[in-house]
Amino acid sequence: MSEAEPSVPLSHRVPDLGALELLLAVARLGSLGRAARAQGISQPAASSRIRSMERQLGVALVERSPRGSRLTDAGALVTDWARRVVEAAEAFDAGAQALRGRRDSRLRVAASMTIAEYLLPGWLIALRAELPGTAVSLLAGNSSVVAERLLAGEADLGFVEGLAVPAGLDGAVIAHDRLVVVAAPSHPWTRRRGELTADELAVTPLILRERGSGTRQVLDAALAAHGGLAEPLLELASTTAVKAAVVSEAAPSVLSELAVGEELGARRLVEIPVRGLRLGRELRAVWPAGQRPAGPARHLLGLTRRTS
Amino acid sequence: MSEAEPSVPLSHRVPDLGALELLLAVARLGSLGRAARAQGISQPAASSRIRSMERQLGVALVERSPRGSRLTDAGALVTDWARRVVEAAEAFDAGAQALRGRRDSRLRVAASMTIAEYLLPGWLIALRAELPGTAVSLLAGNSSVVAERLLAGEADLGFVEGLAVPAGLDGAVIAHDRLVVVAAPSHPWTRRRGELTADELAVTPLILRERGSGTRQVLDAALAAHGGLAEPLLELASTTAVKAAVVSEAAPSVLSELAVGEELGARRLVEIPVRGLRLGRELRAVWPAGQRPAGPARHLLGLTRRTS
DNA sequence: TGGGGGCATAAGCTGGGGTTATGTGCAGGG
DNA sequence: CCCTGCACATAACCCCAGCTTATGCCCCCA
Repeated sequence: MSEAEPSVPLSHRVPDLGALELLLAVARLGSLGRAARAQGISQPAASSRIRSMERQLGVALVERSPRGSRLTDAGALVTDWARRVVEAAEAFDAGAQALRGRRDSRLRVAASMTIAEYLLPGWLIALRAELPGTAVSLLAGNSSVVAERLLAGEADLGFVEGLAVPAGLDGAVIAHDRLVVVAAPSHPWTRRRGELTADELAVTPLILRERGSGTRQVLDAALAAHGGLAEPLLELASTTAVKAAVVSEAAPSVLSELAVGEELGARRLVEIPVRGLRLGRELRAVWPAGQRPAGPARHLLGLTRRTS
Repeated sequence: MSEAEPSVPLSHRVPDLGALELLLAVARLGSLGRAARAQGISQPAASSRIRSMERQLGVALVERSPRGSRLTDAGALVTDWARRVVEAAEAFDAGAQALRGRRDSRLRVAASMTIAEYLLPGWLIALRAELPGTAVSLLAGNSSVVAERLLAGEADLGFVEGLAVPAGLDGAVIAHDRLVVVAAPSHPWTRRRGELTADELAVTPLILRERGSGTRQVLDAALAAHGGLAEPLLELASTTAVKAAVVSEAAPSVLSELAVGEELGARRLVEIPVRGLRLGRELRAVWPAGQRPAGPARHLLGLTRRTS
């Protein structure tokens, strides 16, 4: 009988980031020694680290030879999975670095939560590739906070997801988002025949983010013509909490496509099509009226346009 | 001046998986002590770990009070980024666990590389949720290897991405994939006016996987009517190597949509539309003719159907 | 045949992360 | 009003994972 689930927590079953990075270096460079140098450690350290990773996983990852090392088939697969972990870690790092908000930042960004959470790390990684060494600071908050910071000269570039450009700011649409009605796969709505109507949606108690969130605003506006939103079944403070509640509470919600993309892909949540409701919204970059972004801000703005 | 790039490697700037898991537990449970218990460590250990993570990141993550702990705004953002890292680690774990291939596995899966790499980990995570404790083993190989294992009774369920169901097997289409022509954003094709024609594609030297890969087969077949594939500019052994080469070598490639989805999203690669070429392909589950999958295999098959 | 690249083994050090024991602050009930 | 419970912090100690340097073996090639 094989040992059961998180009796041993995940972190003991997965090699740490250093080991995964090392594995990627071995895959890329074709030798333990070169990979070791690339990671700034000694060759024996790399050798032992890879070996203990193989022991931990119970799989041979690299084929050692006196002329270098190549990945085994299993090793290639493991390396690909490892790459995703490392990429997620890179996004984490890019975000965290910006959040630290050093005073000497050359680019100060203010962004709404959804954008900061889902899009900004990718932009920051791209920016780092193009303008290495540019210190970026990030402040996350709702549209009014973003506007306030920009107008106070405390931020160079903002990103908002509301319906309109806040007063005093200029802006450009950089991407489109869409709110989607989602429910757990077990919910009756997933087995409906026709599409849901806006009226039905309006009278159904939903699980929602609290009033004031960008998502909530758009939804309120869209349903205004249909008698307005019913009293929510549950109001939660974070998108994540809402997602969790949708799965367990057996009630639907309306969330940004950005936020539920993954869940829809894995069918942990199901999208419920709705007829006759415009739930699209623009994501905008904004800056103080008249002051076109320049320098790193302009660069970042360019990146965001390319990253739909 | 802030310290530069990977002078310090990623793994030293990102908290380790254990710390990230702990942070998620704090977010979920609202108290360091409860999170500690959930992770199977002592309360002081959790306290110190969170504290050192805050020191490392230079950001306050949790607001401590005598009645519990809540995330700060920055902490909520960091936690969301952390969640992705942990999810990637979960996929890694699910895959690696299966790769270990214990003899006592109750479900033995054989899958083509692309499917094993991109889809299987997600399925395994879902399966683990529904049938906890089911030991799964995975063997990755091309279609003929998959067929061979199934026919030899050494695998219970297979997944292939070729054009046809191998002889002696029954199968069901579980998802659709599409090959896409991709190029670096700097490539002239990204600035074409009309769509690319199949003939143009056929005469262009591409960067490709080696002959025999599922991708290559489909491409060969699709271009057969257009004079066949030109001699490749470069033949590489892994999808990852191909992607890297496309970016740097300034030549296009043709790859599975599954493989380049992320790169397209971040515009590291750009899709080049092609006219008059059918590059779709079916992903199929397969099993020995006449022996419908039962038990865990049937369960997994059900999951794959839901996970398009 | 000697040298160099590549991996493994050995011996020894260090520190991060763990534990137990204990202290402090706040809230709510008897 | 005080006591008890819960939550977090501090202190002292321990251990092992992972690093380093030194060295050996193997193979290829000039």
